[in-house]
Amino acid sequence: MADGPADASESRAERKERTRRAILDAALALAADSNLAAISLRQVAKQVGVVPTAFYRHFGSLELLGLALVDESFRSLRLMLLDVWRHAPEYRDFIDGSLPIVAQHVRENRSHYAFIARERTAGPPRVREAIHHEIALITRELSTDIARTGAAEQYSTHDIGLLSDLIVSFVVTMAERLVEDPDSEERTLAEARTQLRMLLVGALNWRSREPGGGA
Amino acid sequence: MADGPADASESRAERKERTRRAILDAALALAADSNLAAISLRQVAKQVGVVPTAFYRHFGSLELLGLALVDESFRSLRLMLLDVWRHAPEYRDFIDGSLPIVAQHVRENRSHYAFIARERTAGPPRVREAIHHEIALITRELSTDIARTGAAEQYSTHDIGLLSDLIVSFVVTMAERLVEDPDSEERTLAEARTQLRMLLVGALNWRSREPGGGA
DNA sequence: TGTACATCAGTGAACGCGCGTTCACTGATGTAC
DNA sequence: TGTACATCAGTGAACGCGCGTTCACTGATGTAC
Repeated sequence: MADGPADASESRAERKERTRRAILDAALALAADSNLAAISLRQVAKQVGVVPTAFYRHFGSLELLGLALVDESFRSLRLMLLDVWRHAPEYRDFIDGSLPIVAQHVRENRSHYAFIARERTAGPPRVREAIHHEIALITRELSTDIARTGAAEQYSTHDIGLLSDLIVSFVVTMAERLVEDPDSEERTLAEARTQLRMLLVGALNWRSREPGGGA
Repeated sequence: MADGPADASESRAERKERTRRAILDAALALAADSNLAAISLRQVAKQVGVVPTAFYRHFGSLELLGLALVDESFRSLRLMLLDVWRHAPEYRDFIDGSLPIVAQHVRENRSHYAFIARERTAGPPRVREAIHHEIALITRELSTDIARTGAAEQYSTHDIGLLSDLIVSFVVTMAERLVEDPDSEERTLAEARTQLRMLLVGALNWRSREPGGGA
């Protein structure tokens, strides 16, 4: 930052990290009113309290800054979900476990999720790709754990993949709603729980009721 | 337009409408590379072949132009869906009917749907609201028709609403995928059909299998 | 511990450019008589 | 049908402003000896 409190106990590297953090937060705050493609490097620098050219000491472009934000956003979420799934013996526990965890993560990282929700469809191509990649990773991990619990024994690997995708897409939609209207969190979460049960109860009966299978 | 072919058979009103159309198309094309908030009135005017100030003869701002595009995008889709639903006697016909119709509409109006997919989460607040309103209308109409066919007799009105929302959210996700990757339309559609059946077979068994109901 | 040098986060001036919006205007089209 | 006037889509100059990026720089922090 321009100078900040001239704390002698802070190393050069620590000061640099503090400025980097401030740039990420400023970009998050500015993009909240529109989106990454619509904000300027100068706006970010001004908000941080630094001269525009200082930006380049930290990121080569706004797009690279966006990729850093995607990385931040998903890192802890994936760890939290993996932890729940590993210790959930039945599919039912996925419901009662995963939804509140996503809701909590959204609550604690609102601006990151608002960023993801926007840039997922409207961001620069590489940022969109990074987000889709992260979501695909989560979907694959869910597939693994559905297979592990044996909740869908009658499903082929392909169909387990489709089921995971259905669930993850649904949770993405829920997360977008939590971001859009934080005040309705309780109701959104309750409705999502009901909907996810509708979905799962049905899905688990699917193969047996339609013996011919697939399409 | 600047002048266009000086066709004497075209009235002043017709010429104006032609320019208006060209402005809408130019905005659609320019926003495709980023989004509405990131394009400029001057870019649009340049693409149309008109002086920047001429823009104001047609729209008060880019945001109002965005609202016009939302309106255009949903008008024919809703009519098509209503037509299918009115003539589909069973829930199963909703599947085989609605998905291809949405897919066809996306195919024929790709740039409009790309616009909607982007602006739904990243657009100016009023544009976002307009899109959510249109989607909510479709959800309500689906609820009415699910109730009409009696496919979910055991459901309360509230639960029919949740089911409709689940289905519409799913179709929105599918539409976004069709926009994102038009070349995979056939596969996306086939997978979506399977997923929607997983979802519906489950949902229709839900109440009977969980007599306690809701959450 | 003290000195001499290297590193590098942040500075500040400068550039050419595209931005939205204002304003008075032009001249073809439309209309009233 | 002809004339005189009204309408209005599009023009073009002008404004002050914020943009990304370049460049040579400063001076505090870090390091080698």
